[in-house]
Amino acid sequence: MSPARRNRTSGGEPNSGKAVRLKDVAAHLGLSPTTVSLVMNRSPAAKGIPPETQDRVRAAAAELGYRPNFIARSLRRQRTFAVGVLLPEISEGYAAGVLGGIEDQLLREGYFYLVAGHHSKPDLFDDYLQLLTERSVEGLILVNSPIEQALALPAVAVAGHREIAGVTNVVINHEMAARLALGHLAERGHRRIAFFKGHAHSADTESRWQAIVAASADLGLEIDPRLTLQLSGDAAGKEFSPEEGYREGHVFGRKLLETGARFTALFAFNDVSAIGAMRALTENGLRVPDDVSVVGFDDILSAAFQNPSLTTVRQPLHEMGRRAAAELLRKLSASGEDSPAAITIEPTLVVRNSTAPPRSDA
Amino acid sequence: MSPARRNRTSGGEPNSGKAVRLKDVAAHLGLSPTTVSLVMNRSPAAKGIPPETQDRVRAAAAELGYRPNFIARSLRRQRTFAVGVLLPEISEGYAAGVLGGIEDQLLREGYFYLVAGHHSKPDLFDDYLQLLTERSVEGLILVNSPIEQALALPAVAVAGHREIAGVTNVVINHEMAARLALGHLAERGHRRIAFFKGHAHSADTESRWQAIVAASADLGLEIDPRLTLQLSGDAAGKEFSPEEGYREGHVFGRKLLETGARFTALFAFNDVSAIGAMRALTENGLRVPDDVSVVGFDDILSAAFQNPSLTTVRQPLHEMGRRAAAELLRKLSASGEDSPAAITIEPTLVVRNSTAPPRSDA
DNA sequence: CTAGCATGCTAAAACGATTTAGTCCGCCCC
DNA sequence: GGGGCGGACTAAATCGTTTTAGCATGCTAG
Repeated sequence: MSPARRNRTSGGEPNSGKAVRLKDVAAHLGLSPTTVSLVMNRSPAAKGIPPETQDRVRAAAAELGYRPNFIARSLRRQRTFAVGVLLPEISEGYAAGVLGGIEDQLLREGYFYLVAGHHSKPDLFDDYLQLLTERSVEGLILVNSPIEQALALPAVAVAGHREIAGVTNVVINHEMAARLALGHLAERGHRRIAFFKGHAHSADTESRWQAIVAASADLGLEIDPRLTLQLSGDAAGKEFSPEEGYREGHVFGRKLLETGARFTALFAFNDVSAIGAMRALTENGLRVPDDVSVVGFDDILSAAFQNPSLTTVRQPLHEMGRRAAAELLRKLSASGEDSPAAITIEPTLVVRNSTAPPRSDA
Repeated sequence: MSPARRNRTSGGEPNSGKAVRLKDVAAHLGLSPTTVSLVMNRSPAAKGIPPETQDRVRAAAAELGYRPNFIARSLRRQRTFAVGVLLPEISEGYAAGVLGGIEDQLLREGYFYLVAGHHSKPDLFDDYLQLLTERSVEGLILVNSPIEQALALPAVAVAGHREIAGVTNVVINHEMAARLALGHLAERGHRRIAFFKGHAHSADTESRWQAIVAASADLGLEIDPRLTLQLSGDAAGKEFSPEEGYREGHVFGRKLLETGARFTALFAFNDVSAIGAMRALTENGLRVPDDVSVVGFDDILSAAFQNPSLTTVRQPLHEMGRRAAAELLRKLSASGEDSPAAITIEPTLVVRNSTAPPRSDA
């Protein structure tokens, strides 16, 4: 039908109208494909080929516009230079941020990646894992994705749930995060601090809470159980909806007031719940930061746009993705048998306008 | 070295420890690879093979855990079932939203995609285009990416700049957007409306502005040039930084006040500039929406979290991505010679708390 | 009795590279 | 004069499929 369909080549015919193959370059030069391949790949075996010939080959390749076919090369070399990325949902801020870092690193190193969003459904996760494997990805990066069994491929997890043999976890330094946030508040004179704990099934909840307990002890702060609310979330998967996080923060902000217990600051589990709580507080006549200081976690984009803008612990998502990708590539290269079980990333505190010293009469 | 390296197979040897190949299944059954392939692919040519044999083949494949090698298949069939996506920066909200829709559609149809972020640098764009082509993607989706020349592959653009032969553009219905926003304001009694125009080099600026002019005429609204500010942005590439958009909105909000011209509403070019402007207005003693109503564009996540929450024209990013992907797949399938030059997507108005009737004395 | 035709398969050639194991030629040197 | 060697290449196998073009075999019909 179409002109491109009209190629009845067999052996090494001219093959016009289609992409130039190695064979075409070879024929053009009156050389064998082997020679051309050797030269183009700067193979060590090409040392026997005189420089003039090498130049001729490269000139011809350039002239004809030869581009090696990656698929054929992959088949032969058993390398695809591609990795798979599994995440709950690509358009969600956390994953998108991490993915940005992953991409930077991978493209820089000549790799591409295939992404699949499993929407926190275990069977979708399994399906995509299967599909990625069939596509011969060389390794996996799991973002915010729980895994149960060991994987057949080298893998790195970002915000992974549990420890799995052979999977390196990229995690935020929760101790540092807690010290930063609580230190900031304590420095300004806050003693009665309320907390939102994360959802029970979220990866970071437990370690973050332990870090908070430890940091509080260090700073001589007491944790009042009445001021400690555990975000409930809904069924799995819903935890990633910002709207819901916001609503929850709103509800829990109100709950905090209803306890009647006094507090001058709130350290929320994440920015969206912090934002919801800020709204609840102001709606109830409290001013942020004059009456209550609020610290979030993540530094999502809207944190800076709040009124007041939100002081928060920033997770360097891009950096986390970058490190995850770098570590995976290290695992893929021959050298790395000795892969660490965890890579710790340091958070930073972004001080904005939602925190201030407590009023002297508070 | 490693046990996996120890496969000196030639012909059809057992091949233990490695992935099961078609050949292995065939050998296991005492049949030829041809037969197994025909059966596994439910090829029409398999009608000559009796059902019992077919069952035997499928049973053996299942038992041995046979998974076809996608690379080999791609090479032979000259199909990769992969498309390339080019965008400025993956972690940015607009692109991430669109990408979510692209993914949904592609994975549903058995495709994967390779993404590359060119950071608005033309040479990076060209490089990645080249790399994607080498990887034999079957088509391209361009998100917010200017193209100059025609492309060698079937392509669909989302928020594409100009019209290129053969490239279908997925665009928002700007007329509808203008009618929704201005109608909403006019209905509530606003007559003096200020505007932020987009950056000169942004794709949507011109068509959106024309739509605004048309809708204003229809509604009997006059456009005051003093109240029409063109966002300047910086060099190419910077237009995508939300921080800058915000800062610009902030500056321009103040400028608007300095003109001395009276206005009761502002229709911003996007949400971030609307948010910046809201901040500037409140800082100058004006209340939103009591003194000035503000309408944004995009409905980014933080729009809902503002105080007051932002009324805005929502671009259904997910839907736009989905449609783009669907159209590309249609182009790829034999049927579609008749591809439209544009696909128009309908925006919706999300009414929140940044708009209200003007004060009667305004 | 045999041409013809299903039926149930298979051999072998692609796809476009990489890589192992040579080949051929000329020259040197004893 | 011939063994050895280095230089410049190349033939052919291979990666794991798909697909075209047949090949036996047995039955039926004329």
